[in-house]
Amino acid sequence: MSGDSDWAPLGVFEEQTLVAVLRTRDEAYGMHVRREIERVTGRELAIGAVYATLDRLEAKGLLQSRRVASGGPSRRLFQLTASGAGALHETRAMRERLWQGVDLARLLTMARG
Amino acid sequence: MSGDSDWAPLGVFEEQTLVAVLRTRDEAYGMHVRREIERVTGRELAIGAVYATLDRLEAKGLLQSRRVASGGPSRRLFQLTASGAGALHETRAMRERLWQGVDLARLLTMARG
DNA sequence: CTATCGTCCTCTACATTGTAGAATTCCAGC
DNA sequence: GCTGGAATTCTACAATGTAGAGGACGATAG
Repeated sequence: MSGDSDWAPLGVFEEQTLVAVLRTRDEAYGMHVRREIERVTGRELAIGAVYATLDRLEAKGLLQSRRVASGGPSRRLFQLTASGAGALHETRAMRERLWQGVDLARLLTMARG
Repeated sequence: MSGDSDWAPLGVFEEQTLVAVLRTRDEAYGMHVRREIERVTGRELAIGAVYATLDRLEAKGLLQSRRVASGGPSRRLFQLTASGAGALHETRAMRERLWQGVDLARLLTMARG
């Protein structure tokens, strides 16, 4: 069965969170990740939602965190692990298969009723 | 805030289901939708999972169903509503924003550890 | 030195989605 | 009328999504 690992597919919010971490790089701590997700999705977000997800992702080994001081309460900086990057990549690949061959123009037309 | 509607984002499985319906068109009844999702995602799927989702999507008005006979128990054929097509389209648009500017080559590199 | 302010994180609780599988209904043909 | 395959319905539970109150930390004004 080749390199076919047994993914639990990432949830939508998990994917958004992982990408936000990837994007913000050295600034990937809770509050900042939240702002980034809000920016991209255009909707407000409770801070608890972000940390809950960040924690779950870390528990699964897709993220890793360390504490750094910064004049104020210490920040918890996150970064992707190799597994995290792999999961993101797989998620993209699967979605590409999902949409392959779908007629987007038709979709648009249908959306107009 | 322009035409910014307040739709709840589609879940991963909801999206897969909607696309499977879109794809299978006139053959979009439960068992067949299931096969289509299995084909695309490469993993097996309990039939109950499919119907539960199909029902929820119909309840939200993203799908619509009608019964048709077919030599055996009648089939429940699904099709996208305009809202359903719109939700799919929005989902794609948001994901595009999400990933815009992300360096995929770097992601791949990270995935290799 | 202590009150208070802004920043950031922790915790708890609950709603929505995701997932499974047993039970049931329906025709067809024997 | 029984049996078998195809299809759906029902019930239950796990995982993810979401919210917000509360607590810890350091800076600094008084």
